[in-house]
Amino acid sequence: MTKIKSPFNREEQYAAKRVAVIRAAGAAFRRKGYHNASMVEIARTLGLSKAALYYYVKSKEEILFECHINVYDAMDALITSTRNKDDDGLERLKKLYGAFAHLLIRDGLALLADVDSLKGEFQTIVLTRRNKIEHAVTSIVERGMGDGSIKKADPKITVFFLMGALNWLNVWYEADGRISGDEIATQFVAQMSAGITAL
Amino acid sequence: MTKIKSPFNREEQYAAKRVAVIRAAGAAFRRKGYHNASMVEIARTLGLSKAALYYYVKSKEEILFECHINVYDAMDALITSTRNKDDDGLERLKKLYGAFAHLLIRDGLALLADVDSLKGEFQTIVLTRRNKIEHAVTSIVERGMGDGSIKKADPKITVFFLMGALNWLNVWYEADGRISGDEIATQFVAQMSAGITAL
DNA sequence: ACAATTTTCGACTCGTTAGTCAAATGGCAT
DNA sequence: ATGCCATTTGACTAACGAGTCGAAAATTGT
Repeated sequence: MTKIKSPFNREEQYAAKRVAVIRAAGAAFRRKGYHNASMVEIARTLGLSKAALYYYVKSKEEILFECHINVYDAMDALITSTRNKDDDGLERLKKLYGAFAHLLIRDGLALLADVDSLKGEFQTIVLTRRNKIEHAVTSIVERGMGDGSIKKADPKITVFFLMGALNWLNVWYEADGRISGDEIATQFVAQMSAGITAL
Repeated sequence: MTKIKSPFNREEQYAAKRVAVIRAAGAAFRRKGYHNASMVEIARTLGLSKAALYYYVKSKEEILFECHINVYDAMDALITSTRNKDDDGLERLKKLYGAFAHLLIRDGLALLADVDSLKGEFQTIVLTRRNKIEHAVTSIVERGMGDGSIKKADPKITVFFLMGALNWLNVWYEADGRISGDEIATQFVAQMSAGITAL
C-alpha cells in the first residue's frame, strides 16, 4: 500500500485528532454544560487519558473558545452563501434561518450560552463575533422592513426573538429523537416567517 | 413605639432574608452562570460573609433548586389565572405568553438553563416541573389547533420554538436597557401569535 | 533491528471554592 | 448591667478538577 508523503500526513493526523477533541468536548459542553463536563470525561469518550488531551489543546478554555468560533465561522459562511441579489429581505431571512437551523441540528454545532466562562480576550472576541452575526441578521430584517416584505417593528426585538428559538434547540433537540431534523427546520422557518411577514 | 409580637416577627425577618439571599443568588446565576457565581460573591452583594449565607440556606445547590422552583411556581400560577372558559386556544396562549414575558422581564425571575448542575432528586423534580409547564402550554396549543384558531403543525415544535424565544430573554435583556419591558412583551406576543394564527 | 520522533499515560501539584465550626457580635427584655 | 438568643464572622477543612511532567509506548524512517 502506497503511503502519502509522511510529514504532511502527520500534520493532517494531528489536525484531525485535534478537531475530534474539540468536537467531543463541544458535545459534552452542550449536554452537561461547560463546568459539569470534566476533561477526564471528555478524554474517556475518546478513549484517551486526560494528559493526552493537552497534547492537542492548550487549555479547557481554549476548547470552549474554539467551539464558539466554529459556530460563528459556519454562520458567517452561511450569511455569505445565502445572500442573493434577487431576494427581498424576507426571502433572505428564510433561507438564512433555515440554514442556521440545519447547522445546529445536523452538525454537532451548538450555540453555547457559556460565554461567561471565557475570560479576557477570549470573551471579547466571542462577543464581538456574536454581535457581528446578530448585526448581519438585523440588517436583513431591516432590509425586509424597508422593502415591505417584513412587518414593521423593532428589528432588535424581532431578531432576539428568532435567535432565541434557535438557541433553545440545543436544550431539547436530541439528534436521535423521533422528530426529524428537516421537519424541525421546516416548521421553524414557517413559524418564523409567518410571525413577521407583512400582511 | 409598639412592637409586634416578637416570635412571629422573627420568623418573618428570617424568611424575608432567606428570600433575599435566594434572589441575590438568582440574579448572580443569571448574569454569570451558576458555576461562575461564587458564594463569597453573592454574600458580598448582600453585605454579608459567606458563612452567614449558610445560616439561611443549606447549600448552593439548594439555592439553584429554589430559583428554579420559584419560576415554575409563578408560571403555574399564571397558567391557572389566565385560564378563561370563553377564550379559544390562541387567545389563551396570547394571554399566557404575555404573562410569561412579563414575569421574566419584570421580576428578577429567570428560566435558568443550569439544570445539569442539579443532582438526583433536585434535578428530577425540576425537570418534572418543567415538563408539566411545557405540557400545559402544549395543551393550549393543541386546543387552538382543534378549535381552528391556531394553524395546524407539530404542537411540540411550536411550543419549543416559543419557549426558546422566552428563554433567550435572560441573555440579552438588561432591566435598565433602553427598550421597555412592556414594549418587548407586546412585540413578543404579536410575533408569537402572528407566527401561529390560522389564516 | 534500531534509533528518532510522535503520542500517550500515571502520578503528581496547585488553585479554587463549597461547606463547617467555635467564637464573637448585637439586639433586647428584665 | 446582665443574660439570652439570633445572627454573623474569620479561619479552617475537604474535595474536586485543571494542568504538568518525566517516562513509557507506539509509530515511522533507514
